[in-house]
Amino acid sequence: MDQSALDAFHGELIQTSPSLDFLLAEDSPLSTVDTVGTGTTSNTESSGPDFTNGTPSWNDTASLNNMLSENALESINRQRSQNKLIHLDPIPDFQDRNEIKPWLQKIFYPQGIEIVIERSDNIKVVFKCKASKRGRASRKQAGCGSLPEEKENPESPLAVKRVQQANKKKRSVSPYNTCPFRVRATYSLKRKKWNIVVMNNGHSHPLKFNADSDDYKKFKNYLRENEDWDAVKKFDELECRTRFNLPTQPQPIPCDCGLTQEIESFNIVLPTSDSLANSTDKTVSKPRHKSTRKGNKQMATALSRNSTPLGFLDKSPSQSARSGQEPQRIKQESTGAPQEPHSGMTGLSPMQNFDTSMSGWDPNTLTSQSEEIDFTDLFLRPLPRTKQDPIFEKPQTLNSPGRDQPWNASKNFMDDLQFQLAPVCEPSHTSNAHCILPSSTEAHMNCDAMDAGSQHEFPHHRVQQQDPSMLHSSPANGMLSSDLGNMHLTGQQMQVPHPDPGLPWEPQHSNDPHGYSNDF
Amino acid sequence: MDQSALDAFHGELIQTSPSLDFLLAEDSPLSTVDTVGTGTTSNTESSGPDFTNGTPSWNDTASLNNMLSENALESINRQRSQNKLIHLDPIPDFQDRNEIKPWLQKIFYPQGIEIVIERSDNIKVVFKCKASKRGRASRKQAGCGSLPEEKENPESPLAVKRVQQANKKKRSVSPYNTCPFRVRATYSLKRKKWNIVVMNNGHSHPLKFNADSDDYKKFKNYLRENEDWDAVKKFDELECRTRFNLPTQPQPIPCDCGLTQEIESFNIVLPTSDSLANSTDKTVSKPRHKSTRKGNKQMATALSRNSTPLGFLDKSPSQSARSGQEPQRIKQESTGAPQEPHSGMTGLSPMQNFDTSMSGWDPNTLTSQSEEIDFTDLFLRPLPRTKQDPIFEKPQTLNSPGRDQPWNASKNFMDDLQFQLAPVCEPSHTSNAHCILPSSTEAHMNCDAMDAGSQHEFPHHRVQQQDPSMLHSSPANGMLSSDLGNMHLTGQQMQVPHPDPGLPWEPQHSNDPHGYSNDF
DNA sequence: TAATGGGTGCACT
DNA sequence: AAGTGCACCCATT
Ligand SMILES: [Zn+2]
Ligand SMILES: [Zn+2]
Repeated sequence: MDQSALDAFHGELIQTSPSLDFLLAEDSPLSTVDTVGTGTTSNTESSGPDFTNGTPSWNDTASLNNMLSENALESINRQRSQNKLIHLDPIPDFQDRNEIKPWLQKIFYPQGIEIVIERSDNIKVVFKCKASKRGRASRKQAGCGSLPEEKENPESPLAVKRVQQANKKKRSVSPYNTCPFRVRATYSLKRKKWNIVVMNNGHSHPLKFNADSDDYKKFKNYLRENEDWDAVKKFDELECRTRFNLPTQPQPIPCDCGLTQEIESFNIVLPTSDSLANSTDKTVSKPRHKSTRKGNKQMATALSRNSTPLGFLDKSPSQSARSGQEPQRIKQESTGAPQEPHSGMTGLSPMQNFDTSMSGWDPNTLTSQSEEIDFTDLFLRPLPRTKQDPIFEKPQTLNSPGRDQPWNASKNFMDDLQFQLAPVCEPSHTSNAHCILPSSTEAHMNCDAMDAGSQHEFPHHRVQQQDPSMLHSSPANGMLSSDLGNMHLTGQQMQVPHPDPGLPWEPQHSNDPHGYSNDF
Repeated sequence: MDQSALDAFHGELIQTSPSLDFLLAEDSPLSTVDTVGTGTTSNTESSGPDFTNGTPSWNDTASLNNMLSENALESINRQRSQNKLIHLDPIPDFQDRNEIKPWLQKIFYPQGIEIVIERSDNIKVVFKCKASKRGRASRKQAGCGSLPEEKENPESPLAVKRVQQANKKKRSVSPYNTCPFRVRATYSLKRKKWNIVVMNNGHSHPLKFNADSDDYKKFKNYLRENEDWDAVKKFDELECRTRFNLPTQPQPIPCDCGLTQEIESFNIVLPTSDSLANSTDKTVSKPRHKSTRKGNKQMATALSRNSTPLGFLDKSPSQSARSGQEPQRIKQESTGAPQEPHSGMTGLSPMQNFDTSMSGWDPNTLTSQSEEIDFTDLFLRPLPRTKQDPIFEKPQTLNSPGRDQPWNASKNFMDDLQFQLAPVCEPSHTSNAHCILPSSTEAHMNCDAMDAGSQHEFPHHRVQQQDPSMLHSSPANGMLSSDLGNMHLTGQQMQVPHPDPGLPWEPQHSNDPHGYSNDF
């Protein structure tokens, strides 16, 4: 491929015409789906928010939070470049560092990434992929982290493990945590604000959403505790679809990452035999440095999060640059999502992409699709392939801050559907869901092996606090501002070519520090 | 050298004639004192307890604890074999795992080893050497852990660090924590008792007692909180002597360890250029497996530790085997301890050895001494070279369970001396001591840069609880039972040749589980 | 199971 | 991509 040409082109132009990213990304064929595990997987499932029919009317505090999550995810997906720093600029004005992880989890869980804290202190939190479980005997779904897939390295994790056992020799090292993906949150004392940067947006392992994860359950509980019903519902749906389509199948989306700076779109499986420098063969493009304005738009507004930690008073970012805001529908397009009853999730637009990619897409299928797709067209079309999106559009009663976001169209669908039809199923550790009475508003569409009353009983335990939005209001299309204002890449770092990813990250204080109206 | 011969001899016979250890150990010349840092340092400063004039009369709860510490240390020193498991059998009946670390600290701090928890849970606590601080700019005394001494390895810690700083290149790895030394405490649910095993009794770094360590301060505070005045005083003295003699000089006592199973006596500095397989040159002996009866003597007695966590009711271990109980005075002998006003410390016999080795001994001096010393003779003599030892013998008012332990002779000296003469000096982070009013009975002989009132003011703040032992009672010679009964090596593992140190340690349950009279 | 070993989240330093 | 002390885990036997 004329990668170099594309890369250069991409790197320079993407800022103004981000749609090129999709072209490049889609351009790469997918391959070695099962043999991977070593190559870095870049999940650019994307499908950014649609800008079609959103009307800014979100008023729930959690809504802004969710919107920002959506926007951040969109930014991340757009900037598939690995080894680049993706600065998420419009982010909630976290009052406590403990608020950061849940917010990031909203973004990354749908992508099949389970984040954990690598290090933290009062002014910094570094997240990474959760390590995989070595003894995969327990549950085959290792969630995120670097799975013990075989590596060409003689010391592949499992291999080492096996050898140890066999030889009875001492071997302490365990090369599992090799994924370079990092999310770095730093607190700027000057700006009195947290900044978040995604580093090494590629993974050395397949991505897999694991609803059975303990951490995920905690996360769900956190959402419930904070009455972030929109998010709860979205994840309920995500769980359902995940189980429904591909219960526990590790669908590796290997890509290269790290040093090679290869980029792969979410649906593209790179040949990636090596974790760092092998994906060049079939490869996609390497957007060297995307530039997206990092116009720093703060959530200057009030954080009523006191009662609901995640809540942020709606502040429509009068944000400037949102250079590459085109939604990345690629995945939707390429994945033959088995049967998604509804693709829209309240605040987590990429989820659609995720579960499609995670649950229903076949690498081969994707390959053909990814080969040639008119992304420009996709870019223009709100929700291509998202079947019911427009159909299920509903007026967001609450939490619908967004405006003109096409992908939000289907958001309400699940909300209503779930609350009206969905049984409350608690996923057991097995792939089968057990219908239980959730202590909160957890509603699952489960799914495979679902117990009987699936579609019937839906106890509203603990729904006391539920606001109307739960029933039929998730801020469908209004979640994001018209220009995705609340969040976009600040990409200063991106703009600067970082030959050495290992260079210490210069704390990126947004260029446009503070003070700008939020148009709520 | 006829190492192999010696080793074989030693390994086989040491069980019955532990004195051989000293011979072998002393046999190795010391060398490369400053250039070391890579070789494993085995601190066999030893000087086992003297069995001369001890009369068991300890009654303080903390006394038993201290006695056990003494005994354990003696056992550890005696079993210099690295890669061997030294099972400390008569140990306090810890009611909580948090009691273990302080008890071990009593043993290892005097040896210049600062332990930290590597891993712990309800049934296991694994201790290791505290990692050294890379940026030694802060304080040059890195205490324990692998000091950033230069290693022949191209990636010497400091070197790497420097390079990192200079090149601004990312280097995450830090080969500091390479010391194989471990102390493993496991709780036997069956026996309802904790067991402690010392593993890899050798170090890849010089040993250095650092009174300025934060952890050490915490430890001291812990002692005070528990009113373990004997221990407080002993450590006060240790601090004083350390500062007095060699304030902050890292006196490496390098030895090899780990795979080579080399053994070095405390004063012997091995050429140890390599951390794992180099000490064979001058070498000492490798006591393959010392057998000390592990007759399991429990502190069956009451633990009045409720108020004083460390306190254990006196239980004179009717312990059986104490196969190699000969005190290892080697250090005393070899070290030209500058001026130790008093060598005996209340409950921590090896301290004498330690501080002498740490503060006053010169490698060269030691070399000659270690070369040929009649350890048998030493063994017989209570406190050779410990100047005032016999002089300061005092009838242990409390805490003197031991009997016929020559090294205990001088214990009382410091107690009285300190409480009568010693100023209360709080060591600052610098090597200079600041005279302050301790909140507890902390008494320091400080020392260099000591403030005026040194010998005068001795506020007994918080001495309320002080029992008489504080004033002049530290169980001088009575700390250990006649046969070192309270503690000795259980050495089952030791008996078994462990060619591979990495082999999982067979859980050593003491042969003689419980119940034996304590002769108090 | 108890025992024994190790991985790793994560906040302290 | 701070290193590491520590504990919550898990795996194996
Ligand atoms: Zn990852
Ligand atoms: Zn050590």
